[in-house]
Amino acid sequence: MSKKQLIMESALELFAKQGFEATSVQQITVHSGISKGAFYLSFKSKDELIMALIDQFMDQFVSDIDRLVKDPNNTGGELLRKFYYTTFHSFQKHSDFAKVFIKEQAHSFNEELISKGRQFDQLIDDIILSMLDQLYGEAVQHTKYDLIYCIKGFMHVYSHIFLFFNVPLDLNLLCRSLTEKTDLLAKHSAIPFITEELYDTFRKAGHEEMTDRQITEIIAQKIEELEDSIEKESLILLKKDVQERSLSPAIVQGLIANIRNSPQSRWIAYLLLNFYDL
Amino acid sequence: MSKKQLIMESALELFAKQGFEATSVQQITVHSGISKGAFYLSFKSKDELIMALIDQFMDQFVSDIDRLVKDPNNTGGELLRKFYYTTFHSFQKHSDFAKVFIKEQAHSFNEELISKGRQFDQLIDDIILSMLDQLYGEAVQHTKYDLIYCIKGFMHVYSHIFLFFNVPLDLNLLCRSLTEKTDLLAKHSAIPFITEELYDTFRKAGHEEMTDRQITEIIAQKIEELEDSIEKESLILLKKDVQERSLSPAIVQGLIANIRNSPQSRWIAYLLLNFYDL
DNA sequence: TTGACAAATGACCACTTGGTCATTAGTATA
DNA sequence: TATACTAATGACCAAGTGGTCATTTGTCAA
Repeated sequence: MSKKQLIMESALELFAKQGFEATSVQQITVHSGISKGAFYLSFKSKDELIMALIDQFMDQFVSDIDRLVKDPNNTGGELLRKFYYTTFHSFQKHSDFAKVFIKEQAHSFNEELISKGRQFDQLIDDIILSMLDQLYGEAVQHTKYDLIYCIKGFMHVYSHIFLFFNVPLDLNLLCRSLTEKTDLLAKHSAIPFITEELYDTFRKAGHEEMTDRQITEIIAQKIEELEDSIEKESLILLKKDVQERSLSPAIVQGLIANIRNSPQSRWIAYLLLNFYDL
Repeated sequence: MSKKQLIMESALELFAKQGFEATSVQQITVHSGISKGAFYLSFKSKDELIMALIDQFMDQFVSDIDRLVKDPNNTGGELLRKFYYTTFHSFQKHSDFAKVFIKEQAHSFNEELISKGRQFDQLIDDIILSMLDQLYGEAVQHTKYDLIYCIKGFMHVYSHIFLFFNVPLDLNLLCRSLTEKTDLLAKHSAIPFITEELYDTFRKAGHEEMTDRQITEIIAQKIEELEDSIEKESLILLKKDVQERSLSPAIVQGLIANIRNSPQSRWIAYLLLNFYDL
């Protein structure tokens, strides 16, 4: 295991237990069995560490969900159940991550972290939305935005149960139960609150465009992580284009499609789509 | 306005913006226009300040809801809608409180705060439960615990909307929308996940009994806040009994009933009922 | 004007924090 | 063995923390 991984796993435990701010770099180094200097060889700052952790979790989670939504074997009825199952299973498997994520998302001390949280949230929204379209189509035209919120509400309160209590739970039953509830709401709820217009307002709120500078930096970091591949090459070209704006829209769109296929950089694709206004 | 109130209001703003840990006593004193020494004349510590804030919010909120549930004018159909309305209205009115509460509840740095959060949560549960009983009775016998979680899920996601976006919202429409959803679930949902047994397990989890010492202290503090009244007298008697255990169960129960009537110390009643195992 | 008392101040304390960097240990090549 | 290199160390730093307390200020009655 690389030193970086060692530190991340070690810190994750502490963050999940005590929270980010309450955990000192000192504690992390002791718990990892390394020196303070060694820590700063792997991470430029404490902030960079938590960003790396959150990134890893988001990538992992999106990758899990992505596989599911793309799988053509998921016939209508089962899709919703599997969505819940994947969600909770992922939360359970990476419960330390999930705890840190939940705890630190509320605490908006870091501008970059808020933005990341918001983007993650919007990604989830999109996945749910496409699922609802697939399942109910026109029928939920006016209630779909409320359904998103209801589903996220279910996810929130029920995750708490197995994140913060140590009880063995019947995950299958939970998912069947939530599927039934969601289905009920989708089929019979008739008084929407969140209109498309309102929803758009939320989305735009605090959507201060990223600067070329910021997005270039993020891409550069991802490039370093990747080994040679179509994906990496696409990112390199895109990074250049963000600064120079010389490629045709078709090419840009194609390049983004290339990286969008890989779950581990799907949210960079997201940033880029936003950046190019596609 | 008392100096204590001044500090509390001033600190509340800062906590809502930056969070508790990220706000220094220095900042609070500057923002209040007082000296550091003056701060410590009003509060023994920074922790005591936030506890006072959370207390104030909880009392306020419980008092709002309490008035509603006790009001006999609320015929069946309207009760649910008014419950949502009161909740959101209260959150909106005290949005700074609500923000601090949401932010700091997740951050379990302070043992006393976690416990307070849990008790608040259980109080809400009880209110919802009695409402469900009143509205649907036997019909929700097996699904009522799930309904609690669904309602809390709704409360959670929809509060976020007006806590963290500055958009004018039609609160009435929101409440009608949620009432419809809740009613749908109550009447048609048939696959429960949270059984009574499971629910009890959650409740007991981390319910480390309070010591006489702790509960006496809390009562003593409340006594100081109150002016002379039946309520205050009852508390004084109860405080003595917590230590000496000399009163008969009937008297104790009666005294608790006395304070339970006043919303502003309802949650002390809660502690006592737990303490005496009633 | 004096004296007594409470209210308020802010310099000060011990301590912890995130972060740095001169120094050392370890290792591979020549 | 000598050289060159990176990996790792931990003493150290400035900044900031929550909290204290000798001192000053303000406000009364006598």
